[in-house]
Amino acid sequence: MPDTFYPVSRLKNYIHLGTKRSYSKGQAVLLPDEVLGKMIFVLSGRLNVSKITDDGREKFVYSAGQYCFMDRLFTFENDHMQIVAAEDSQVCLFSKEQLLNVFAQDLEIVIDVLRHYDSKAYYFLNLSNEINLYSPSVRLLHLFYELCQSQGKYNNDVWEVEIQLTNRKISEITGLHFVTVSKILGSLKKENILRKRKNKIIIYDMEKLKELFEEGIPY
DNA sequence: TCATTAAGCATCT
DNA sequence: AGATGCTTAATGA
Repeated sequence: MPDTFYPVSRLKNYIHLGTKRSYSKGQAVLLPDEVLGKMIFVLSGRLNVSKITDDGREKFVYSAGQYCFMDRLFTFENDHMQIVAAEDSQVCLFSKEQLLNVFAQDLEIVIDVLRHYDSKAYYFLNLSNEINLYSPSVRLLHLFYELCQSQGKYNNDVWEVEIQLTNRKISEITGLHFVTVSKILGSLKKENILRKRKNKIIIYDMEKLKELFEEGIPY
């Protein structure tokens, strides 16, 4: 899941060394091409990181929950990244100097920061692999499969994954259109393979789900 | 295969 | 009542 990645909770002990800011839902934390020169650390709430494409469309990249950080210390040319508060959120900004100060007090944080970067890099490496290997609709099935593997619970003959996931979110992650996501979910429901509820995903037929990886899915 | 658009329904706040 | 989310259908690339 492109969500928070490895949370650097240790950093919360040093927020007095940074600058606290609050954002209300919908407010922009970082405008496209804005030069901030600071690291953004999420204390509470949730921020959405997205990229603005050349033709002006917004492409979701990942969402940042508690203790996630977004590095805006360095700027890349035309990276067109945008960060918007998905909920009322509190963040803490650290400049390079402030960050060095934190590191000087607690070297373990450097390791946590590395781990955070590692999990981010690992996710996007896998994502590019997925995109090369599978079609969008198969990626959708894969997402459900992976979710089940990583956090599914087996009871009463079915697998249950407790997660709040809207169709729109799924479409952002997989790159499918949200209408297409809806249609695939509809056909999966009809085939009694999988069903998505508000707070959880129930998988009735794991074998069939796996089978569909190879064949693709008609909908 | 998948995206786009539009329209209608359901549910939540 | 308005916002948000889901579904279906038509059409086009």
